Amino acid sequence: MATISDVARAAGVSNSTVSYVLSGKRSISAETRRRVEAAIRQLGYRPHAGARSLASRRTWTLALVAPLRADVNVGVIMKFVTGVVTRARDHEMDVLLLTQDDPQGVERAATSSLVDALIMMDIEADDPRIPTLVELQRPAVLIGLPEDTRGLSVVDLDFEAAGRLAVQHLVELGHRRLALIGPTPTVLGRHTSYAERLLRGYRRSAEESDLEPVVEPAEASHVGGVEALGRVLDRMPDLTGLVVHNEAALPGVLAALTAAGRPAGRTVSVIALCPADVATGQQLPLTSIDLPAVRMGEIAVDLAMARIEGVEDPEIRLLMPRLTERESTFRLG
Amino acid sequence: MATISDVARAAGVSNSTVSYVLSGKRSISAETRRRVEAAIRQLGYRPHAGARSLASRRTWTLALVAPLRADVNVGVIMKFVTGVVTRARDHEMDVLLLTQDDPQGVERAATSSLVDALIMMDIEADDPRIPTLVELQRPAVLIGLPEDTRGLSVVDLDFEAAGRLAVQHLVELGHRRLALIGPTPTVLGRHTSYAERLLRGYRRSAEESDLEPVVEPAEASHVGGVEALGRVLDRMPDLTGLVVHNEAALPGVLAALTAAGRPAGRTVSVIALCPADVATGQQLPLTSIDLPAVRMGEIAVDLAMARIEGVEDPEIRLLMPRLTERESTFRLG
DNA sequence: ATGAAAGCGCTAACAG
DNA sequence: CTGTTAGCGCTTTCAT
Repeated sequence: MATISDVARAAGVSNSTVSYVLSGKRSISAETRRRVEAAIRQLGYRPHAGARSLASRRTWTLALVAPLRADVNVGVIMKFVTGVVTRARDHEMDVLLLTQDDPQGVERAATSSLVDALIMMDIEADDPRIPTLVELQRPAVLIGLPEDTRGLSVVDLDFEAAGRLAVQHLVELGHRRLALIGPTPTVLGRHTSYAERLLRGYRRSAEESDLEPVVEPAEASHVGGVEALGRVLDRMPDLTGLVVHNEAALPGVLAALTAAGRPAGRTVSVIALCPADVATGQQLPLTSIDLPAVRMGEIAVDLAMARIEGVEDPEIRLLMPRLTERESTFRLG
Repeated sequence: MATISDVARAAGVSNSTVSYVLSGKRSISAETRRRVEAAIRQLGYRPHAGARSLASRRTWTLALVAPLRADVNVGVIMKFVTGVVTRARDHEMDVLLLTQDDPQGVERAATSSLVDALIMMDIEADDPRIPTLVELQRPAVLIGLPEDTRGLSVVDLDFEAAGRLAVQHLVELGHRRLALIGPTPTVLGRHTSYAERLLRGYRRSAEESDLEPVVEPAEASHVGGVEALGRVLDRMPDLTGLVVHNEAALPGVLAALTAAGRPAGRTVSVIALCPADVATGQQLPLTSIDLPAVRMGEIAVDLAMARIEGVEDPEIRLLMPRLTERESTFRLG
């Protein structure tokens, strides 16, 4: 491996000059730059990451704390991760992957100068990891809004607004017998932030319109969807409007609707809360509120970079939910 | 952040002594060790990762090259990743996440001393990334067996044997009208290694038993499964044995079988090739050949560590497929 | 516009 | 069993 000294020698300049053409932190004559760049190319020189981080106190890597358990929505997680990794590369950063069930991992990564900032996903309303995160004194970004952000940056969909939006849209279409099929009991039991906020928005909006707020969790599977719809129809046989926030159960819900002789888009209006490609990938293209997971991952990185570069204050970014009408909703009567 | 010198001073020893109690590379008196460890704890000392890697030429991190596209089986990918990350932690290694669509990424990580070894997933039969990988002169492990391993370590399920095993098992149960519902056309079109080997094993074994080797790809969705089964029944209306290697299409296939009046386990024997929890999580617990994804991720790390420590030669580890009988298969006649 | 040189924090000879 | 010290390869003052 060539070092910076090798390059300097080959180009007939000093080490610092090489360093500066690389960083652009001081002006370099065209001729010198040309020679240095040629030497770099010719020697295949790459700065040694460790040496760089030692001298500059920047690691150029981001830690991503991801839930790799099976009970979360794997597809959505993957989209977050995709957004984070690709946007990190735009900033010339790399991504270190930490898992949630390695609680010391976060501390280790931060205090051993492995990373410049941390991004944490799957945040619970009262997440026990947040105090630890705050103590680390490193830039940190949450994907998911906790009750108390403790001065950390946050990006999330405004799930409460999403719950309201879904109800309002169904009400405007003339529906008054509504239900919500939501995340798994486990997710709810963990007080996962997004789930609680969605439900809150949904319930409040329903109550404001004098509607009975029926909510059923569903296991994250086809069968889970079938069973949840069964329970919903038991409680509310005259159902005409349905909100579903559970990717894995979605196909089951739709199949069960059809099986019950009440196909989506004909006798029941269905609004899904999920990534757009999931909504369009069902048998029937679904009216949906988009969960822009890739975009959220990207924003998380941007927020982290702003904190690293020290210019910006911590920031809470709640994305406005957007509803796209497709074929699963209709005007009643 | 406390440095090693701070610890040394606090414990009244030299820097090297601190370093050696940490690495265990030379013997330390009980008393000294106690004092050093106390100082470390008290100061909350963590070695600076960059300084360490600069001095020791070891980064204690592994690069994981993962496909983050949507068209791969997200669930299985996640299991590989889980296995890799958790096993890496057992070796006190961290994991740097690279994506496949960042082709320079691999080279960058390797040549800038970011990582000690690389693990690459989703290998194609004639994968264009392999020559590049070989040139890097760094330990590398493939999850997936290419045609030419070029001296790299490999872990994979023996998919060819899995194809044979499935056919043999069905034949032993008295089935002679068999079909295979496989991965998506895209995956097949990319000449993904595992897909081709599974098909080869399946076809050869079928031919040896004088059976017509019917193979249908399926899109990775419920509908994809329904449609694929439709095509299979068109070609082979008297089907009694079915092998399915497509997690996402599995529920659709099962539903369509029931809809066609030929429920799995009653008139058609179904063998799934998938992680065990997927097989047991269907309506009917499926007889399956396990895809031990977490385990494969773990083995990949072990192979990488063996190469890093320089003791072992590159190694190809093909896992023997194991079939578990559950309720979707039965003896014919 | 460029160079010299002092670290950054750690490891691993070498010396005892 | 422990200490001294020379780097590892880079960034960044301080000089010029």
